Amino acid sequence: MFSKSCEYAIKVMAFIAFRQAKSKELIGLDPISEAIDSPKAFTAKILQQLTKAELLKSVRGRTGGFYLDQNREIVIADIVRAIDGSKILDGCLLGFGECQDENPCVLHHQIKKERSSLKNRLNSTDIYTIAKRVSRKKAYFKE
Amino acid sequence: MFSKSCEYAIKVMAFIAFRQAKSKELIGLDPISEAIDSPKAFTAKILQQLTKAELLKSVRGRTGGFYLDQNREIVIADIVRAIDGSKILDGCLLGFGECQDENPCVLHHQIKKERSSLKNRLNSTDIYTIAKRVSRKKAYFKE
DNA sequence: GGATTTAAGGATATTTATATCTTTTATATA
DNA sequence: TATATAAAAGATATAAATATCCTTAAATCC
Ligand code: FES
Ligand code: FES
Repeated sequence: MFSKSCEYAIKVMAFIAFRQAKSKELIGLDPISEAIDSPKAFTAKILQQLTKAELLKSVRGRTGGFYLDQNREIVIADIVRAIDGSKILDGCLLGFGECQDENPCVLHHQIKKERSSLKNRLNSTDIYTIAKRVSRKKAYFKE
Repeated sequence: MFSKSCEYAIKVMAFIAFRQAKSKELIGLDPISEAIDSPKAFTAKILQQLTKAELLKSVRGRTGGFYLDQNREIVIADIVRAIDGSKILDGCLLGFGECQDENPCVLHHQIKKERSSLKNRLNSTDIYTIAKRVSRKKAYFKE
């Protein structure tokens, strides 16, 4: 469903939210990719994308690293849109440009409701909620 | 969500079901790829896969073509499994091998219900139901 | 100021998905 | 039996996603 990049991105954001709940220190690439079990160089690129999309802040140099702007609420859908684009949430499942009720594809009517509730869920789940579940050992970053 | 191959496959199956409701004649590659607006050579490969997976029957030679075994009910999930594999329906969204309640990923709890109802829907929608919608001009194969 | 650390940026490599082309095999019909 | 037709099978080609590597820029520490 999501691209590999997007999978990593969701884990990255959830992990940083989780870590910042405990300590305000910046977090570097190494501990991040270690924690979510992702290839380091590739994860660096994703961190870059997230920073460019302003979902994440970064500081260069010796004591540098990544952190979240605590004031801002970030939901899963924000991350998905930043990495995979909006097509995955709003586009037609069978490749028609946009998913809409006029000129619907053969799957449209069948999965419309289910898709919409999935989308709503991604739009309403923020990363701090997820971070709390991790703290309570109800969710994990790697197998 | 689905691969391009899978998108075409769903359309192929729905189209053949639709055509067979009107006439029992075999249908060839050309009218199929024309109807669903897909690249011909690539569509041939998908038809091959569907035939190997026994979702579709084929006849070679002069009056050859493709047809469906009318006795058998085929649901969208069958097609998805044949082309994209079961990972897309049963695997973890964030790349854990399997989606299950022990050792859940950070998205698991959030989207479990929504995903499950989507899966149920794909498991219960058969291609003849879709074909009927097409007949009533409530769904289309191409934009 | 020079050395060290860390993210950003750019270039490249590898793998997978998408797509096409050519040859072979099966079937019907003239 | 020869010919035409259509799917199967195999070989390539192209594009996109995934992944790594190397250099540059910013910040800290000595
Ligand atoms: S038009 Fe295809 S999913 Fe809505
Ligand atoms: S374990 Fe990841 S979606 Fe269920």
